[in-house]
Parts: sequence; C-alpha cells; structure tokens
Amino acid sequence: MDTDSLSTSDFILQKVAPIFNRQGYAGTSLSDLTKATGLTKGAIYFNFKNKEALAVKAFKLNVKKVIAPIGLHLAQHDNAIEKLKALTIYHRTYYDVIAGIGGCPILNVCTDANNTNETLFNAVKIISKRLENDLIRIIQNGIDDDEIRADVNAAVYGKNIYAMIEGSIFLAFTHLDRTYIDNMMDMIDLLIDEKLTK
Amino acid sequence: MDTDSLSTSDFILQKVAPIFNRQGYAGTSLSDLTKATGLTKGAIYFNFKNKEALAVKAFKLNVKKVIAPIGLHLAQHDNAIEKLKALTIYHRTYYDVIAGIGGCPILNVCTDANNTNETLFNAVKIISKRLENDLIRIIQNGIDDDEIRADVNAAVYGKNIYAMIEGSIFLAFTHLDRTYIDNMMDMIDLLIDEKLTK
DNA sequence: TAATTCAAAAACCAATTGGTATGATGGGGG
DNA sequence: CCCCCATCATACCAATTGGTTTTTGAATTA
Repeated sequence: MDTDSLSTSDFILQKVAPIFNRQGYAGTSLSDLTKATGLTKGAIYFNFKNKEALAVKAFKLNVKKVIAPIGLHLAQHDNAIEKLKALTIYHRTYYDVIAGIGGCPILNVCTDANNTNETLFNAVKIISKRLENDLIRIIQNGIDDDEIRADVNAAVYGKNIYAMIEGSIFLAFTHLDRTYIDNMMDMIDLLIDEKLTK
Repeated sequence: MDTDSLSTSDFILQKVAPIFNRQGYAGTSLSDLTKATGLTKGAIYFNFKNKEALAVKAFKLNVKKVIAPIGLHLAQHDNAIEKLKALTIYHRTYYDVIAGIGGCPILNVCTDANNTNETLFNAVKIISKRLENDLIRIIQNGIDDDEIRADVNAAVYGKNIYAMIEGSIFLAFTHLDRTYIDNMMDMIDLLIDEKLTK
C-alpha cells in the first residue's frame, strides 16, 4: 500500500480519515488537514466539494478498513453459530485494528455527529443499522435452520450483542485497556453456547 | 427550581450544560452559549475562567443530574442483589432522564474529549471509573456476604455490566429507541439471577 | 448624597475559520 | 513544438473564533 501509487484524493482520505475519527468533525479544522497531508486548501477543495463531503468519505474509508472485514470473516462460515463465534474472534483483534485510527468509527462518528451534522449522522446510522441487521439475520437464519433455539428472539439478541460489543469498545478506548473487549467476548461466547445453541 | 433564584453562574451552567452535552466541546461556540443564556460574553467570562472551565463544570452538573441519582437509588438497599436490581430499574428510566440533555454525559464527553481536551477527558474518566468501581464493589461485597457465588469474578462482571449499559444507551440515542436499554436491562436482570445469585 | 463595589454589557482584539478566485506548472495530445 | 487542461499553490475573503478591556448601571455603604 505505497502512498505514491494513490490518487491525490485517496491520499488525502488516507491521511485525513484517522484525524476526523479522533477529533470529530467540528474538532478538526482545515489547517489540521493541510498539515496532515502536506497539501494546501486548493488541493483539498479541488478533490472534495467541502469539509463535510470529505468527512463523509473519510468515515466511509474507516468503515471499509475496520468494519467491512467483519463481513468477510462471517462469509467464511456457513452456519450461524460459527458465524457468531467468528464475530467474537474478530473483535478480540479489534482493539489493535482500530488503535491506529483512534477507536471505532461507528461509535465515534455517531456520538460526534449526533445533533451536529445530519449528513454525517445519517451516513453512520446506515452503517450501524446494517451491522445490526446482519447480526439479527444470522441469528434468525440459525433459528430457521434448527441450529439456534426456536424460542430465541433474534432481534433482541442481535441488538443486545451489538450493544455489548460497542459498549466494550467504548470503555476499552477511554481507558486504553483491551481487556474490556476480551472480557465481553468471553461473555458473548458463553451466551452463544448457553442461550443460543440448541 | 425557579431560575430566578439561581446565581448567574448556576443559571449559565443550567442553560449551557445540555448544549455542551449535545454538541461537544469544539462543537459549541461562545455565541451558542450567549444565545442560550441571553447573556453576553462579559457575563460568562466574569463567572468562568474560560470555555474549558465552563465545559468541565457543565459536565459535572450533568453528572450531578443524571449519574449521581444512581448512587442514591443504590443506597436505598443494603444487599448486593437488590442493589444490582435497583441499578437496572433506574436505567429503565434512564432514557427519559437523559433525553432532555441529549444522551449520557459520560458516553458523550468521553468520546468527544478523547484526543481533543485532556482536562475534560480526565474529569470524565474519573467519573467513569468511579461508577465502574462502585459496581465491582457491590458485587464483591455480595460475594463476601455469601449472597453472590464465590466463583464470580467481580471485576469482570462489573466491567461487563457497565459496558452493556453504556452500549445500550449508545444505540438507544443514535436510533432514538429506548428498547435498546430495556432489552439490555432484561438481559442483565437474567444475568443477575442465573450467574450471580447463589 | 457621594463614593465604592460588584456584575454584566459593549466594544474591541488578533487569530483562525471554511471557502473562493486567481495563478502557476507540468505532462500529454494535436 | 506548443497549447491546453488537469492539478495544485497562492492569495485573498468575510465571518467567526475565544478572549480582553473598557464602560455602564445598579446596589451598597458611608
């Protein structure tokens, strides 16, 4: 991934995405962006319509980098329980994955853009809901395939597990302590075995 | 709680605290504050050293309003299981409690101030850790009093429950849907019954 | 009533904000 | 060979930023 082979707009995004993720939308100024890229405002505004459009694309790059891989991991399995276990396995590595960009982009952008930037907030809400629905769908498919207990409420468990993951990430990055995530993944694994698995 | 009876600094704090909570530190300008209070910058800077000091005190007011009550509810019970149940009961009302200020101040300020305002971040980290330690202590006391199973790791369960709560609040306020919290409290109640209670 | 004090308003400040319009430059196609 | 156009830099803009100084007014005290 040599930066020389990137287009300027991709180069900007790569440099800028972690900054937006760390400092938030209002917290990052254009001078932060010029400083980080070594480019001028002219270059930035030639490649992007404005600060907001840049922030949205930066967020999507972060998603591509650290959220999209989840789907790839899940796709490697074809039964529900294995998919769920793959989810916890991935998140045990998640702390190191997102350490370089300053935490989970969904968590950061959601709290940052809520009440302040509707465009950005809508973008992140879509991703958040998609992830949640993926989880629910996996569980529901597991039920339909007689893999997961029939009395399980897929929506409730999906939302709860998703919230548990995000909550552990939140604490892990405020206290710089990955054990929050590891402990939670242990609990989710237990949950899968005792409450979901038939 | 008539505003007329408040000192000016308390009046400012009361008006300003929800704004900081919603928009974040960098996201709220002094003009936001003068607009919300109807006062001038002169008045604000007479009562507070600077924007940062105001933000810290505003955060502490929010904590006093929505976090401190937790302690009061817990204090009304003297055995561990009842305290934990009181915790989930309180959080079932928490959505409405923090709706007026735009979400959980710990969650908001932690993600906002992380990497951007060390002073504010330190203030919120202290509150976060205190809450976590309270939870852990309750569980440990329950173990010591033969109320909670001896094989329970108080620290692990305390941290997990705390993360579960924050995670559910996070999703509840991004999707404006309190069922995230309710569902999670159901799960925590079940956890208390099945995993903690002797 | 006159002097003092306290608190907020008004005026002012340099610096920075996001954004634009104009210039320079260099590589590719005619 | 030169022109053109894509790409970025420079210079500029009004508006706003957080913060300070000065002024005003209303109590309080003497």
